[in-house]
Amino acid sequence: MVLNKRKIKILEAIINDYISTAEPIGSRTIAKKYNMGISSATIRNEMSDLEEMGLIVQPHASAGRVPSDKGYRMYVDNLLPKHEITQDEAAFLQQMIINNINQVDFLMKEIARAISALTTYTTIVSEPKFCRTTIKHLQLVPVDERSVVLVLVTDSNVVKNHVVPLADAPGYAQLQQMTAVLNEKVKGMCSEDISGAVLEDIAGSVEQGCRAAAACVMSVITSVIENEDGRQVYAGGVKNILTFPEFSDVDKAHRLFHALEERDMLITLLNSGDGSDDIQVFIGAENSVDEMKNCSLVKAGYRFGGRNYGSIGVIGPTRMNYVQAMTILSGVVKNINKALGELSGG
Amino acid sequence: MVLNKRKIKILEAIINDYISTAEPIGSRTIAKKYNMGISSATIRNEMSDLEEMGLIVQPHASAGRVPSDKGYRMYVDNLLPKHEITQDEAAFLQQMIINNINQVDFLMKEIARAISALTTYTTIVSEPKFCRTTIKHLQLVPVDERSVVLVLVTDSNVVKNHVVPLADAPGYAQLQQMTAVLNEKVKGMCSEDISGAVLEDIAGSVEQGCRAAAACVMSVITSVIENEDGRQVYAGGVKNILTFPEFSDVDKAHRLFHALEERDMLITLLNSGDGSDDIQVFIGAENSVDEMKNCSLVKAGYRFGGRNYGSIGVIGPTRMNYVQAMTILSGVVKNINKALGELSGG
DNA sequence: TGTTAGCACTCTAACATGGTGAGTGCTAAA
DNA sequence: TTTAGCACTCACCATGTTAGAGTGCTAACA
Repeated sequence: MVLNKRKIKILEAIINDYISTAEPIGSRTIAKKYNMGISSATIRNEMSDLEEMGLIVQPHASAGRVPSDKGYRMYVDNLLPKHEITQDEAAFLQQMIINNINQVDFLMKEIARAISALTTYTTIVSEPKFCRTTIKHLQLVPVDERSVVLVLVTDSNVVKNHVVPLADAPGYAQLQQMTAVLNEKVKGMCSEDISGAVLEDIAGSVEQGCRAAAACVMSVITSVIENEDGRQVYAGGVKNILTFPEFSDVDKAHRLFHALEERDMLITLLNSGDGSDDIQVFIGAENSVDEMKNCSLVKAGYRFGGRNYGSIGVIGPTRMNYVQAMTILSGVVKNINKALGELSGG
Repeated sequence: MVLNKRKIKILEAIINDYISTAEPIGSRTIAKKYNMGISSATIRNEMSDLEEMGLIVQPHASAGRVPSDKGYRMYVDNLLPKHEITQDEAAFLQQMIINNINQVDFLMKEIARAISALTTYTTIVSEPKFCRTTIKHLQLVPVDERSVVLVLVTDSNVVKNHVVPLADAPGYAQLQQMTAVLNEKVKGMCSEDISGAVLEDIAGSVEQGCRAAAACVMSVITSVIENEDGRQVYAGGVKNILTFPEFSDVDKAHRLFHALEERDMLITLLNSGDGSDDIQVFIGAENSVDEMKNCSLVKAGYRFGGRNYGSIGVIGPTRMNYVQAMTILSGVVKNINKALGELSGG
């Protein structure tokens, strides 16, 4: 069976209507609302074909039709109207990014919040990966005799605090010296660069009395930049879920809330797809995560120095407004890439 | 009318039953379940009295009785069984506090999470007040030419990062010198101590070329420690709300969620009462905040150096398990006060 | 005087019933 | 190929009915 122009028009009508009303839509309603010059009976025949093709489904015998995952897939792949982000939105996003490009970890939280506010969906973001970044500066700040705050600033302007308990109790002058040595030895390095030789070099360069302390600090540094455990993942606008009739059952909402608090789940979602900065869409059951099978994910990676660095995803019900989500997300990613590009270029 | 022993026993039965079942309870059920040697008819008479006294109410004519705010108030003030925190819980909380006493800001988040997990309610906490704390150490860490991270460590071990945009572009050596000057001049000071004279003193002590930068940093420092805007308030276990039948209506849940994201609302709640480290309970309509009139708040302040420093509150439906919430909260506050006491003493 | 059994009454929740409207599929005619 | 017409299905709503839980009142009892 071939998907001719008329079938497409009807499919679009069904999807657009369902996106805004969340109610199944019938042939008569289409005939009245979108006057496309054919009767409801003809539409009925076409709809029967669309159902046979798996693009729409009927919740029950005498109800209207609802788009299926496959229908949304067709819509997203082929029927998406091009839509530009509004001037206001663009200006707002750009300003936010420029204002906060010197604190990228904070910026990512703001972005999650802003996208959620603009779309009324939930937004998840991951901080830039540590394993591909280099250390721009580090500093030890005393807290008490036996612990310091390690402050790390990366080339992508992510600032990280870690309180490090020390094996011995170096004085302030010794901390200063350690900071100087560590800065000199580790600056500009990324995780792969920090080898056993580097560690020995550092041990040899700090004062005798605080080698144990330096070892403590170095072990935290390596653990932070080697594995991604230190990388934060944020979810913004989680409560928006409660506004969708899909989640009027508190139990369903609770399950999704629970899932959105699981870091591993968010990481899985943000790692799905090819990680490019193209917009990718995962519809309903296409998502690897169980709790998400009634939701869709619109995601894109952002880049720094030519490599994928982190991801942003918008989560909504499968009947979400894909055009809006994709438009805003693409605007955000474009701006971030530009701002981060200037950072690595300059 | 006098609240004799038998009335009290019946009131307790009603409250305890309602706390665990959330269903109105009738005279026959009480007679059967709690065999107190009197018939349902007698209980009926007593319940009629209790209603007249305003301690219980009937949702509708042929339903059982439900405790009123006044009933809970009576229960909380006079009838509360003494209950000790379990050994396991005590050990767990104590360990968590000891482990994180060198990063009190992080600790407060952990506490919110832990209390929510133990009680299944929502927990809100406020970080220690800045205006009563002194600066133990500060450090400037370069981010790019025109911005630095200001790291503040207070005597109560709260670590704060603030990115400060600078009016000029000091070099690394100049930043070091500024850090040294600022540390020397501001260490041990609290907000009231930082006067115009101190600021002038600092301006005179830093190198000519970075006076503007120093002014930028000082303005951030004073704004952070003077007003409480810098103080964080966290809510943990917000999603627990969805487990209570009181919030099976998504709309109600959504409104409360919304309120719990409003910083001002949380501050208002945490500032209610006398701010002592005694446990205080606000039941239903006793709360100043509208969205909380179906909820109760169990709160206590924690102390440092003999002064009130911040607060912790547990939020649940009015039929919450007050004994459990009060027991756990009092255990937490006791431990925090002890740990912070050692901090200020040592 | 306090307690209890008994009874009439009230109200909700649950279930059954029937009508309405939205929707479908099928068929025959244009 | 399109359309009008028709029979049919099903959710939804209003209505009616019943069962059950609960109450208040009264009269009898200890």
